[in-house]
Amino acid sequence: MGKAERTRQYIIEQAAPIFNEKGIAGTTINDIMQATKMAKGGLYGHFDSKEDMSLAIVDHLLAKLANRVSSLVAKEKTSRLKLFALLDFYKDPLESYCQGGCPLVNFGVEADDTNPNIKQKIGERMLTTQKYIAGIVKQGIADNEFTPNFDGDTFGIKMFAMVEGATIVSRVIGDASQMRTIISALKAEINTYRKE
Amino acid sequence: MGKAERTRQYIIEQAAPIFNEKGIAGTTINDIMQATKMAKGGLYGHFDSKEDMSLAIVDHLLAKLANRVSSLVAKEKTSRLKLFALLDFYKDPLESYCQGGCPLVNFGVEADDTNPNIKQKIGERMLTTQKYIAGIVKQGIADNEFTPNFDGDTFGIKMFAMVEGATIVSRVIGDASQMRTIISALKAEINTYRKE
DNA sequence: CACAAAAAAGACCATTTGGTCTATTTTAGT
DNA sequence: ACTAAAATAGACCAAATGGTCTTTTTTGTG
Repeated sequence: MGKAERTRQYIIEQAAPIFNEKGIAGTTINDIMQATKMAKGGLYGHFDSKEDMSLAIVDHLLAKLANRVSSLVAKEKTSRLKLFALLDFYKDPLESYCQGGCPLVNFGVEADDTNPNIKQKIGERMLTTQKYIAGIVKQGIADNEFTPNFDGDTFGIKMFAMVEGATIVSRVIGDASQMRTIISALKAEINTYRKE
Repeated sequence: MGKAERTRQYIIEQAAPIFNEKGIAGTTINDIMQATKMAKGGLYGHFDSKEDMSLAIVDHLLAKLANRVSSLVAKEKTSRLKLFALLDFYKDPLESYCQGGCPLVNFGVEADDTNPNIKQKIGERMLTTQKYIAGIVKQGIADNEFTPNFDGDTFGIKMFAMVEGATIVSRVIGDASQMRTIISALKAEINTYRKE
């Protein structure tokens, strides 16, 4: 990794929490200059525009999210525990893996009326996340861990919506207790389909 | 209502969908000038600042939402049907009562890291909405319509999170079908607690 | 209808915005 | 260590931003 690539990565890492917190429209190049302690020329050597930069940051945050989740899930042996691990990952929305909360929510909400590019990216990731959950459920059924009436696709949609909804509520009211309620409810529902 | 008040209301009505779509940071005074066909001086005669204006617009949208919901719910006789009416209100997130989707989500997500004033407003409204749902459930139990094991508080939290989460997903992927799935699931859950 | 008060227009302003360009510094291969 | 190439700084720019102020227009009431 040459210097350029390294610096680019450094900028992305410093800028990501800012974009995630203040949004794309709410973030200025000046903010990024401060955060990176770099001058404008330095920044624009690595990105064509603010737009280009925000794109890179969305990609980075989505990749980071996917890595965290999949490594956490991979640690678990059973489908049930994989789902539990996934849920626990979201346990504290006020102290998530990136300042500002879930980027799927943040960029999804901002982009849906303003940035088709990012909107598409986020949309695709939402769908794959739901399918990922559904896949775990289906694997669980195949492994005789869950009863076959556990509808993975529906559960993926439900679980994702609940967790993202609870993320917003928890962050806005500044209290993670609702998220805990939601996670408990989802775990209870999962246990419902547990075999033997 | 004098001319001033009328004009102020007119501005709010024209500006609301723009703020709701583009966010506060993403909306410029110029946008509002275009939408209202008014000059800057005209606008600033009714609002001290853009901040002041956005505050008024949040209030307006929250009031509008509350009115719609409560009038819709009031039409129904039973608690079960009240809950169904509330759910149906959210049926199509792509064509909601205000362009840009649910303002609780939009302003909640934007404000949570940037605007304590609005954050607080939205947070309070989220809580009262959940309590509102819980109240309907409790009334249903009191009326012998639901079994007493229907936990209204938990359901209020769940239903709100699911609907808001599904709102985001549906808008980002540009398809209301997930919202329909969520609403069906919630209606099924409600029916679970139905008596006789 | 007159006319004072209220409302609106739009020129004006300082600041900030995203972005460019050249001069300078740093890097890395020989 | 030398040097060509790559990376960075920061002055500079035009456009856009939120906001003000005076002039003009509109309003509504005696």
